Amino acid sequence: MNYKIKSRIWIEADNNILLGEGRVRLLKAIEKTGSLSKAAKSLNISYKKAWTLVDSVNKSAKKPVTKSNIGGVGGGGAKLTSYGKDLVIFFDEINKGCWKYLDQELEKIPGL
Amino acid sequence: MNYKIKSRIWIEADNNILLGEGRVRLLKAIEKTGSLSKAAKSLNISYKKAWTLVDSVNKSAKKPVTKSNIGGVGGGGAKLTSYGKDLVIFFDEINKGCWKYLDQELEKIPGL
DNA sequence: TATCGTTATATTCGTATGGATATAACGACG
DNA sequence: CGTCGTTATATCCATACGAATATAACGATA
Repeated sequence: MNYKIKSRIWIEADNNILLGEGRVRLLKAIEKTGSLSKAAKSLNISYKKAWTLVDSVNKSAKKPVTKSNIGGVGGGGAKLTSYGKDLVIFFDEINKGCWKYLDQELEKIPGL
Repeated sequence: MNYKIKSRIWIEADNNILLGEGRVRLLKAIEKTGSLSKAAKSLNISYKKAWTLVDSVNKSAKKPVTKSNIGGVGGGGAKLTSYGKDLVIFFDEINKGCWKYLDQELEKIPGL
């Protein structure tokens, strides 16, 4: 039997979730596709879920994380603000560091 | 707005969860009360949920984590094996270390 | 052998979560 | 001004999960 240690981390602002792994994954997909609906498709989640998540992120953040346009050529779109891009980068770094720490610690358990 | 970083960690053995925060909380309650039903009550979870969790823990572990007696004086009871006690201790240490790491990292984010 | 409180398990039911669906509003552009 | 694909939202439904409930099995003890 081969044991693995896993984790989920998230950042809360008074009981509202600002960022978590799913939200960051979604923000990255928005950055890549330039659209919330395309991002949702690429992650195989419903548009509704994606929209709800982004809405919640923006409501929990001090400054806007995404900027969306309705109408116009191509129907509109969504992209990350520079603040949003920074948040994604910081979150990813913390998350990777966390995984590294946990893997190290798991090794230390004798006879697991 | 005051941001907090939170986490959940768990240990898996080929897609089965061995330990997580809830399971460890339950194991501690078993250790304290000497009974699965009392442990469930003390944590405000149903006996069924507690039983399912403990069953899953034991099925995922190499060696028994709890030892239960059916019948006899007091109806029986459950307690942790020494292996189970060790697991709880290791898990707690890793978890605390993880929290500490995350809190440190959150401080480093400028302008959050 | 009757009692007792526990483990061990099945079954039913309510609820909450997400998925699917529908639709209004929008604005650039031809 | 019609078209287009998107954002933004509401509504309905299925499915999964936990809560509640019921009950059999058990063994030490009086």
